[in-house]
Order: sequence, then structure tokens, then C-alpha cells
Amino acid sequence: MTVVTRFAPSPTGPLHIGGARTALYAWLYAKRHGGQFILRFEDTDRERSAETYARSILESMAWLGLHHHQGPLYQSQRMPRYHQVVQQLMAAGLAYHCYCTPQELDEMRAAQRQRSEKPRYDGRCRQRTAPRPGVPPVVRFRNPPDGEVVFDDLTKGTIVVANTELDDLILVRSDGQPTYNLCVVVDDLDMGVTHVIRGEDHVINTPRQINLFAALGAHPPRFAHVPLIMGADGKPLSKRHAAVDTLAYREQGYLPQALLNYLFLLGYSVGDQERFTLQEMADVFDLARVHRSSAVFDPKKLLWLNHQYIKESSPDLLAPLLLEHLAQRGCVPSAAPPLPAVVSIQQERCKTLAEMADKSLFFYAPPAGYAPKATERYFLQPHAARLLAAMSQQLAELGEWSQPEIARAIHQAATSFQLTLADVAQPLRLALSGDTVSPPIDATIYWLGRDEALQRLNAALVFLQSQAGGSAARSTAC
RNA sequence: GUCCCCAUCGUCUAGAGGCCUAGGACAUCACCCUUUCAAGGUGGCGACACGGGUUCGAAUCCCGUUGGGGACGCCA
Repeated sequence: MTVVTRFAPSPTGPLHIGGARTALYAWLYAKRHGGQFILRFEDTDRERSAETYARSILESMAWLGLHHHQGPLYQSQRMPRYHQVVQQLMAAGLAYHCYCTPQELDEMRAAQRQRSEKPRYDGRCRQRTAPRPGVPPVVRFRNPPDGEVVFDDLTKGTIVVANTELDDLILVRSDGQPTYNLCVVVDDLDMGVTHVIRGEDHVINTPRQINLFAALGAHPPRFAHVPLIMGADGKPLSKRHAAVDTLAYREQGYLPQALLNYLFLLGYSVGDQERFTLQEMADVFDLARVHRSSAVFDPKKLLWLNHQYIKESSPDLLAPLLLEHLAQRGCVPSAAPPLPAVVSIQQERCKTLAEMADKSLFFYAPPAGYAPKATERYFLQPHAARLLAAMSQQLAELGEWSQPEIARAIHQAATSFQLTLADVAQPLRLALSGDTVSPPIDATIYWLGRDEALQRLNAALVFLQSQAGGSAARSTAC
């Protein structure tokens, strides 16, 4: 039997990070067993579904690299089939018209709650034969009145639910639109889905769907329900805790491999192994080993993982991604240094590509100003101007423009000025980048290039001169 | 409230009755390295929710309590 799994989001929002994990697990299971992975949009709620969300979900899946073999399928395009099934159920007496109004149902539930009962449809229209004038009916499924539904959830184990706990679910709305519970069953059946892997919020739907499969004379697929993802406070993950839109992670400079790796670990483990490629995940994936309890989303560990991937990725691979993030910041590198070179000296110190872009902007644009505190500490020193001037001259006269030669010049300056290396490097950083944080100063100078480095040093010297006059002027003014 | 599910460091987890003085990772703290920031290295802090059983022996099996989550829609 060929394994067929599916991911079936409703396009009522972007791809939630929890949905992404469910999709990953479904994808892995198919991959593991050489099966098929279907992407299907459950867009039966015409009010809330939107094409833009479907596109966003598609983009998320593509970014993650979770490619589907079939689809994307849209339930909204399968209406005739659903109505055909409803006809069949009606004819067999397995479904019936219900004329209760929403208001009546509300009252019924309120009364049930008052009696400490579980609110559910009491089946009052089950025996009705005559229509109720002026009230468009819904179609309800005639759920078995007694007995119990038992199913082996592939991750949660055996689950038993009494039929008395299940009410007659609505198959078709009063406006003629079929509902989720009908469509999933028909689709999973028609599409030959063998393994339904979905969020835990669907466990209670499962026995009802199993009854529906039975009514249709079909064997249900196997089910596996994966726990939900929580925020730091133990509440379901929401925008309050972290970004929940998958694409937001791309914008923030995360690598899909890192996100996938993190999501995989959030509910699955293989001994002490922390790092997995998609292939490695697929090789070990087993639904029975998916954890049964929900996990808390920890942005810090995701960040750490992302950093690991950034550190180990090839600069050539990261360069185009860095380019995008630079472009978003209005920076379009035209001259040196080459992007891969920037990546190679930044990847060790940047946890995201966004951070890398922020910290690399100075390579392509001279500082617009100098950090005030750093200025005070490193520029407003008696020797600052002499030091910068000396460095400027040394660099200008350097025979070979290489990192070791530049380093040598810096060491010489430290010796002749009787300064520590840090006291030479910091003013240089400030002059070149506008602040005191950069990759190693020799590498920074080297990749900036001789002309650019000299220009910036000279600009800093001009600034120092203006400060000398300016601060005196200010002190008299105050 | 009713039904279903779950329970090891702050977080993700290892753990299938003796290998557990409970292991790893993130975070955190200290130190080392150091040209800033990082990275790296070394070490520290830190958990079996509680109560009963079963057993020679329980983090591991059973029951209960507590706590958490899910569901209870003409949403999916």
C-alpha cells in the first residue's frame, strides 16, 4: 500500500508555525515511506477564506522546501461531489434535514450548560418528516446513538469515545455550503489518503469522521494527532509569544533549514542529536515516537540553531540572501567588498541574516555619524588625531594590500604610540564604521579597500578638527 | 461544567524496572582565550508534580489527586 499523507490548511490566515510543523511531519512520513504528499486547501468557509492566504501558504511551503506531489487542491472546486455524497446519505436515511434556528440551538445549549451537561445537539429534528415553512434547513449526519468508537491513534495510542458524546454534526449549511467535517471525509476517501496527520485539536472530530466513513461504506485512514505548540506562558502559541507567520521568519533572516530543524525537535527526539537535515529527519521519522505532550516554543533555541546553520553555510550560498536583506535596507552594493567575503567575516557573529545585513551596511556606505559615547572615549583623546593620521599614512604607503600587512601596520602603530591593540583598533573601527563593533579590524580594513579606508580615515580627521573647535564653542555657549 | 489527552532541570529532551550519584542541548552564571563584537574552551547552578500501591528494586508499571492542554460552532 502506498502511503498518502496530506496537509490541509484552511486559507484563513498565513501558515502558522504550528501548522508548519504538522506539515513537516506529514511530509516526512510520506518521504519516509516513499509515499505521496498532498496539499489541499480547506476553503469551505467562503466568508473567511482568501486567495491571498492560499498564496502565502504556498509560498511558505515552497520556502521550507516541503514540496507536494499532488495539488494544491481546493475544496471549493469539488462542490458537486460533496452534494452527491449528501444525496447518497439522505437517500440511505443516514442524514436528515434539521430546521432548528441558530437561536434555538443557542437556547438549547444554554439550558444544557445549566444542567451541567455537555452542550450538544439533542437530535430533536431526527424524526421530523415535514419541513418548517420559511426556515432553510441544514443537513445533519445521523450519528449512531450508542456504542463507542475506538481508534488507534498512531502517536497518542488507543482513544475511545462513546457515541453518546458525539452529536449529529452539520454536513451542509442552510445556505447549501457543505462543511469541513463532510469535505475532509470525502476528500480523504477520494484522494486515497492513508494517514491523516493533523493537530491535536482534531481528536474529537476523528470518531465522528470515522462514523461518517462507515456510513459511506469505507474504511477510515489511520490517524495521528500531534500536540499543539505553546508559548512561554503555557498558552497556545500566538503573536504575543513570537512570530506565528512562517514567512516572518524568512523576513527576520532565518534559514528554512534551521526553522525546520527546530520545529522537528519540538516534538521529536533521537537520542542527543540536535542537528538534522531533511533527509536525516525522514530517515528516522516514526509517528509512534512523536511526543504526546505539547512543547513550548523557545525563540532562543531557534536563534541558536539558525546561527549554527549560518556559520556552516557556504558564503556563496548566503551571499544572495544577504543581498536581499541589504536591499530591504535600501542598500544596493555596487562596489567592493564582494558579498561572499562579507558573509565569511560576518557569519560567525550574526545569528540571522537580518542581523548580518545591519552589521554589514557600513561596508557599502560611510558612517553618517559617530557613536557619541565611543567618540568621547576614542576620538576626544590627545593622541587620536595623530594616531589616525599615522595609520592613514601607513595604509597609503603599504606596499602590498593584504590582511597580514595591514595587521602588521596596526601592531607597529600600537608599539610606536605605546598603546594596546584594542586602543588602536577601536578608534579605527569608529572612523571606518561609525561604531565600535565590527569584524577583526585588519579584515575590515582589507575588505573595505584602500581608497575607501583612506577616505573614511580622512573624514574622521576632518571631524576631529571640527570637534576641537566645536566643543570649545559649545562650552562657551552653555 | 462534561468528554478526550498529557505530566523529567526555566525551555526542548534522554530514559522501555536495576546501567540514574537522572545524561544532552538552549538559556543563565563564572573563568580562559581575545583586536571590539562574536565564536571557541573549561566549569557551575538546575528536574523525575504530589500521594498511594505492585516489586528484592520504580523517573520507568497501576490507581488517585493536582496541574496543564484540547473539544463541546450553520470555524477548520
